[in-house]
Amino acid sequence: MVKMSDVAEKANVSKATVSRVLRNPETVKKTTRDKVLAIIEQLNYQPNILARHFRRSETNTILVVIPNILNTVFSHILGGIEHEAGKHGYRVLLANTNRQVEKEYEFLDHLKQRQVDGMILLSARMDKSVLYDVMKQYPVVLTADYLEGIPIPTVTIDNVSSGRTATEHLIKLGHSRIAHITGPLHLLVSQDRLKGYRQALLQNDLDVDNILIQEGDFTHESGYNQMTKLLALEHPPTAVFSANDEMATGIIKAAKDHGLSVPEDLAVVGFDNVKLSAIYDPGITTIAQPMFEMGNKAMEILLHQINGDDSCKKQYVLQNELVIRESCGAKRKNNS
Amino acid sequence: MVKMSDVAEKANVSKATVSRVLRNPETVKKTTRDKVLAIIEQLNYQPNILARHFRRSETNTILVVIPNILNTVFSHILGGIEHEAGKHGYRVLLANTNRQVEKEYEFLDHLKQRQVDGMILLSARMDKSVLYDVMKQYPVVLTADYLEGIPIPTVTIDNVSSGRTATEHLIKLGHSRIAHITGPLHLLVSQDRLKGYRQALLQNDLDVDNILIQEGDFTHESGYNQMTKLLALEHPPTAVFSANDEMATGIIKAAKDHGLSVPEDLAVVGFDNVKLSAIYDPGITTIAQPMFEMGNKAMEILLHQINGDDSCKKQYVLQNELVIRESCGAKRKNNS
DNA sequence: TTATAAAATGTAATCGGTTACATTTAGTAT
DNA sequence: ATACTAAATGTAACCGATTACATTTTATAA
Repeated sequence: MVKMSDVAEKANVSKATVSRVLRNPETVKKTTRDKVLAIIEQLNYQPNILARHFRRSETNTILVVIPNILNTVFSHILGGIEHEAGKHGYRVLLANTNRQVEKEYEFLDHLKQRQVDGMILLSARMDKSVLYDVMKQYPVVLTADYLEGIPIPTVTIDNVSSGRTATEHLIKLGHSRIAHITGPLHLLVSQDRLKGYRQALLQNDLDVDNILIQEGDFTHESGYNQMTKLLALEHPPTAVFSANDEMATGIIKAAKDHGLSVPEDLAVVGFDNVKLSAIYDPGITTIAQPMFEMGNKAMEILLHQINGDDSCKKQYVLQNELVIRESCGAKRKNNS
Repeated sequence: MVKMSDVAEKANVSKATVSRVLRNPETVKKTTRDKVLAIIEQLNYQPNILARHFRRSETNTILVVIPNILNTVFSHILGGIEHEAGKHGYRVLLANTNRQVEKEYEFLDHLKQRQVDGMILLSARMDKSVLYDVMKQYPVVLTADYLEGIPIPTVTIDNVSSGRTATEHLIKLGHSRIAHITGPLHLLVSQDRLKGYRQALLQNDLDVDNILIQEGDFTHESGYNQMTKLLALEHPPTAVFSANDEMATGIIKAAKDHGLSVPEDLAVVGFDNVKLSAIYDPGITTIAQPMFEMGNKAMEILLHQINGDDSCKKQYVLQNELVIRESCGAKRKNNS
């Protein structure tokens, strides 16, 4: 393997000059620079990146902690991170936690051992004080998830207002008995969507009937099961706001199996705007999270931190959007 | 940052001994080992992994080249890789090509610069001779995709027989006019599924009508469009074999929009068994690829190669399975 | 107890770029 | 032409763990 000293020797310059040609070309006179570059070309010299990483103690690699790669919301965000990282010559290391907190702690070691230059969390279940200590010392950004009470840089949407928007949309369509199937309620995201749902009802002088609020776990199956429960009620809802799209498909399935049709007998609004919501029949009205942009922004902020600019350590709230499809009935042809 | 020499000094031993305690504990006497471990604990010493990587020129990291993270088939495989890698203390670097060949070439440099110990390709568009040269020198495994004519270690399913199975299933259900919407035909995977479709028809004395074979690109939209074309035929098909599940949803949508119901008027079989096929209404009968296992196996083989065992450099064919749901009509209650 | 082999530990070179600092060369003004 | 500054290049220390080889300690046998 040809090394820097080989190039230096052949070019009649010192290793230092070769190094400069590669890292600070502008500090080397054009003639020598060209000479060195020619030799590099000729010998097909590839710098040993490991040596560089070691010496500079930086890796040009960042770590993304993902609770579940199979969830397309996360893979979209990952796509955004990847895109932005690639533009700046950074690599992305993947860390799948499968929702286990211990894994999160484990991956922290990568940061502490300087194996990566920074970390983007797509889930923060670890102890707040631990996370706080980490973020004081290392570049960290949180996205998709968020935490209260600690000033960690975060990129999200406003889930409360999104939940309100979704619910208000159903109210405007004339519904007054609106159910909500939530995500896992230990997640702030789920709590906030629920909060938005409540606000919308109250602001429109509608009762909040707790029986209409059921906790799901973001899976199709939980949507199906909880909806089945709701349909067995004496006064079943005429509309449902689902905390994500996959559960919405379960809800629709349950309604159909119960002999109801969507949106005629039951209006449904989902959340996330993953491809599934566009593909499903009926198309699912949903709140679009700018997933790719979230990833992009998170990476952008992380890069700033890595480069020593801490002015970006803030909370960023991106815009969400209501995407109207068939499942809510707004597009129904023979409808007022 | 406390380093190995600090530990050595405090423990009254040499750096070498500390190093051995960490890497070859059995070569150190129990008493000294315990003493050193205690100091390590006490000083909270974390070895500098970058120095180790540099010195040993190995990284415990592998690279996964993915054409598209958003495709759940790939993320399932990635999940399998991640799982197996984690078990052996390896990290997974992600490389998203977005189907650009240039990107594949670019990521090869990671291997050549020894930034990773090996590479798993989920797509091989690059020049065969280049790939061949690479695989002779470095640990490489191909999965999800495959190539003819070069002996690169590969993990796949038999797409020809899978295509045949899917088609035969429709034939057994009494269909004789069966269409096939293929994947992009520059992919061997798509060609093979088509081959299987042809074989099934021929072996059952049915004509292969080329008008019933339409090329899609694995998206819902292409399924929809191609099916719409097929339905406009004078003799439209009564069944369709789709080269993946997402296109199957487009096919079903097109049929519905055309006033047909699935499976009564049109039977559909998909491919992949991604969650979508289970969630969709109707549930899609499909060929299950053991995606997670493919990833697992690919990683396993790669690890063997990394450890210098080249006996595993073979082609591995995993079992696929027909998963019967509603879309093919086999489960139809009032059916013969 | 002494000789000898085996086990444990130490010494010091090494991996290959990077960079602070020293030195040389080129450029500019007087 | 001289003095002085800026640009270009060289020298050598350095990052921190690993490991071949040398040396010391311990165990075993005679």
